[in-house]
Amino acid sequence: MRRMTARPANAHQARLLKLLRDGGPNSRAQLGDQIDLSRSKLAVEVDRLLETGLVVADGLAASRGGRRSHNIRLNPGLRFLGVDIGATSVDVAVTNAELETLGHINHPMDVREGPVAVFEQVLAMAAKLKASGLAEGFDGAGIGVPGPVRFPEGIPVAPPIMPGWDGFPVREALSQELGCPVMVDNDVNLMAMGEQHAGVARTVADFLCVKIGTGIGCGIVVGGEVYRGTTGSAGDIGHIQAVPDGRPCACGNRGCLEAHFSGAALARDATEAAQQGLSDELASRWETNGGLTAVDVAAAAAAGDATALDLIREGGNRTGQVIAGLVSFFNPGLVVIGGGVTGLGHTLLAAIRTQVYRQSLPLATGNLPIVLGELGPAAGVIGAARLISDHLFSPA
Amino acid sequence: MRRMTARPANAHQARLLKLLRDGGPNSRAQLGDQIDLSRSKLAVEVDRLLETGLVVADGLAASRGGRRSHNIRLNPGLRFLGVDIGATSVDVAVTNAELETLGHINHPMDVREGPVAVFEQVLAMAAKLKASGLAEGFDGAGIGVPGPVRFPEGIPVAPPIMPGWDGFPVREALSQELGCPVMVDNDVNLMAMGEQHAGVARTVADFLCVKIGTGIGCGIVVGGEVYRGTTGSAGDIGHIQAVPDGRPCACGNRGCLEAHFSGAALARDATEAAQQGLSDELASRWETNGGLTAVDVAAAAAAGDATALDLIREGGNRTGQVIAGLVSFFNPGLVVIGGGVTGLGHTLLAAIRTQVYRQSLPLATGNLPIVLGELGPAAGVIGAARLISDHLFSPA
DNA sequence: TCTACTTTTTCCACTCACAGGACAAAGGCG
DNA sequence: CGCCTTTGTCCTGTGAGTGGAAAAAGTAGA
Repeated sequence: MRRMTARPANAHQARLLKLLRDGGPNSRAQLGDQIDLSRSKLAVEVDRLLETGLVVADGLAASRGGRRSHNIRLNPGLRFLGVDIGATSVDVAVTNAELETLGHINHPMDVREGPVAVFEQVLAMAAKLKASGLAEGFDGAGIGVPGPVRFPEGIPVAPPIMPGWDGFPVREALSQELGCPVMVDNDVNLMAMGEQHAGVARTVADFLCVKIGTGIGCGIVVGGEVYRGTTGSAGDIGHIQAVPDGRPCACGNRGCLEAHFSGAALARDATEAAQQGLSDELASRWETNGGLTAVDVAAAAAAGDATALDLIREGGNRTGQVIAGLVSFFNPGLVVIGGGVTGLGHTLLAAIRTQVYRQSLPLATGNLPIVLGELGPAAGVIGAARLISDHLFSPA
Repeated sequence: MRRMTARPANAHQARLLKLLRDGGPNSRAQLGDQIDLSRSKLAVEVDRLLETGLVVADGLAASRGGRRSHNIRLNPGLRFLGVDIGATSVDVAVTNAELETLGHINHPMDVREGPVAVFEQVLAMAAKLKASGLAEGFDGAGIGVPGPVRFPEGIPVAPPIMPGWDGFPVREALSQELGCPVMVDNDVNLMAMGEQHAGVARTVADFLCVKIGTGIGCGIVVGGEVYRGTTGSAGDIGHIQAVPDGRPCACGNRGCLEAHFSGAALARDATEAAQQGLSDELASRWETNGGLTAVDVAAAAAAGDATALDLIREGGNRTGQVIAGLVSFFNPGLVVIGGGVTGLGHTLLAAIRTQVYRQSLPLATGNLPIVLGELGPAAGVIGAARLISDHLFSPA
C-alpha cells in the first residue's frame, strides 16, 4: 500500500508541524503564541495543512475563558517506523507523528549475516507490528546501523563490524520495500537524537552521547544538530588509543579503547576471570549459561562480586580517560552514557565521572552533568523516528 | 576621533558586503551573478549601501563586451585593527575592509603583566600604526587572547596563563579606548579564522587548527563557523593526557600534552640536553644567547643536530597521538598546524602525520591533509580582523 | 438573566519586498 | 555604420504578510 504523505510547502508549515510534533495538540491561538506570524497568516497556513491531511481538527481545546477553539493535531493515522540495527540484535518500533512509541519489538540477530538477511528480519518485524493493528502502512522510516554512513545517500561506508554492508544502498532498498521515504544514520547519532528529543538532553544545545555496546561510539550534537564529520565517521572513538602498547585490536593497532572496554571485551575478560577461578559468581554463571556476556557481569556486580566490580571500574576508568580528553576538546554541556552496558549502572558512571572530573579543566567540568541515558533501548528507535520526521517535516 | 560606521540594514546588504570583502571590487552585474536577487532589487540595495558610505563607486569595471559598468568596492578608507595577544608577545596589524594587511608590528611582552599594561602597549602600537599614515581611525577591532573567553561579552574566564585577566572586561575597555566596536576571542580560534579566510582552509567546512606555541590549543570549525563550546573553552587540548603518569603539569595533573611538548617544554628540554652535554650545537647556542627557546631548537635541527631532531620527533609523536584521537572523534576535512613552533617545520609535521595516519581509521584519514599554516604570525591578526568584520557586516 | 469583558476566529484593506519586462545607454565586431 | 551584447534604470504586477475591525462564542459578576 502506497501512502501519499504530503510535505510542508514552506518553512512556516514546517515550523508548525514540528511544534505540533513536539508540543502535541494545540489550538490555533496557542500556536500563534509560539510562532512569529500574524493570526491571519497563521490561519492560512493551518488551513493549507488541513487540506493536505497532514494535520486534522480534533475536538475543542481547553478553554482559556473566551470563544471556544478547536484543537489542531497531527494526523493521528500517520505512522513512522524506527529501526535500530545493532551488532547482535534488531529493534523495530512504530510511532505516531508525535513520536510516541506505539509498539516496540526486539529480535536477536547478527549484523554480519548481511543486509539481505537483516532486511528480511526487519520487514518481518514491521509486518508483525502492522498485523497487530498498530499501523496500516508507514509514512516514513528511520534506520540506524552500527557503522559510518554516507548520510545524504544513506549508504554505509567501510563499516568495520558489518562485512557485506559496505556500499549497500540501504536507503534506496528499504524505501523500495517499505514504499515510503527512508533516512539512514549511524546508530549512535540516532541514540543522541533520541535522548535529545525525549530524554535527558532535551534542553542542551551541545552534548556528547557515548554508547557503549558491542563497540563504543559517540554521538556529537552541535547547536542542536548532529555533527557527522567530513566522511560520516565522526564520533568513532572506539579506536582512540586508551592504553599505550595495550591489547591488540581488530583494527590492527594496539590499545584501542574498544579492545579494553566494550560489551565484547567485557565478556571476554569475565570469561577469563571465571576460568582462572578468580570469581565464584562469574564461574557459576558461566556454567549455567554456557558463556558470559556483559549482562552477566552486571548481575555479578549487582550481587557484590569483587571481580566483576573491578572489571567495570577498570573499564570505566579507561573510558573516562578518553571522555576526559573529549570533554577538554569539545567542552560539551552534557555527557550522556548509554548503550547495552547501561546495566552496569552507577559503578560505571562513578568511574567515568572520577576520571573526567579529575583530568579535565574546571572550566569545562564545572557545570558538566555526566548522566546515564533515560530511554535505554528505546533511544535508538525514537531517534530514528525523529530523523525521518525531521526530514518529512522540512520543505520539500 | 569617533567614526560613525554604518551597519547593513538587512541580510541582502550583509551578503553584498561580505561578497565585496572576500571578492574585492565588482561591478553590479558581477555581484548579480553571485547573489540570488533581481537586478532591480540589487540596484536598490547597492544604492542604499552607497548612501551609507560603506561602499563607494570606483572607476570602470573590466569590459565584458557591452555597456561599460562601474566598479563597486568597500570604502577604501575603512580600517580594522587586528590584535593578537600571545603569551610572550603582542601582534597588531591594520587592514582595510578587504582584510588586506596594510601594516603589522610585533612587540615582545609578557601577558602576565596584566591587562592594563598590555592594553597600554596595544594602544601605543595602534597609535604608531596610525602615525605612519596607515589609518586615521579604526572602524572596528578584533582581539585574540591566549585563554578561554566568554564570547558574547568578550571577557576572559579562568585563563590559566593570564593571571589578572579573569573577568576583565576586555571588549568593553578596549571599545572605550579605541572608540570603535570590538570583538574578543581565543587566539587559537582567530588563527583558525585567519587560515580560513586567507590561508590553507579556504574551501573546507570542517577543520581543526592546532596551534603549538607557548601552550597548545586547537581551533574547531564546524560548517564554516568557529565552535566555542558551552563555556568557551572548546579546543583546550593542552591538558589532555598524552603520557600516563607523565610529567607534572602546572594544572595539577600529570602527563598533559603541554607538559611534554610546547614552546615552553621544548625550551626546557633543550636546556637540559645542553647542560648534560648531549648536544654541542645546543650547548653553543645556550652559551651565545644565555638561554634556549624553541627557535634555537629549530635552528639546531636545521643544522642537523640529532638531539634537537629527537626532541622535535618525540614531541611530534606525542602531539600526533593526541591529534589522532581528535581526528577519530571529529573527522575533520583538514588539520592545520601552526603557532610559534611552525619553524620546526617538516620534521614536526612528519612525526605528527605518522602518528595520525597510523592510529586513526582509514575512513577518517583517507583524504585528510595535515598541513602547516600558510600565514604564520599573520594568521592571528587576520583572523581578528575577520572576526570584527563578520560582526560589523551583519545586520544590526 | 442580563451585561460587560475575553478570547478566538474570520474578513478585508493596505503595505512592502521583489521579480521581471521594457527600454535606454554604451560598448564590441564585422 | 548597422547589429548584437552587456549593463543600468524605470515601472508595474504579484504575492506574502500585517494589523485592524467585526463577528462568534465563551466566562464572570450584578
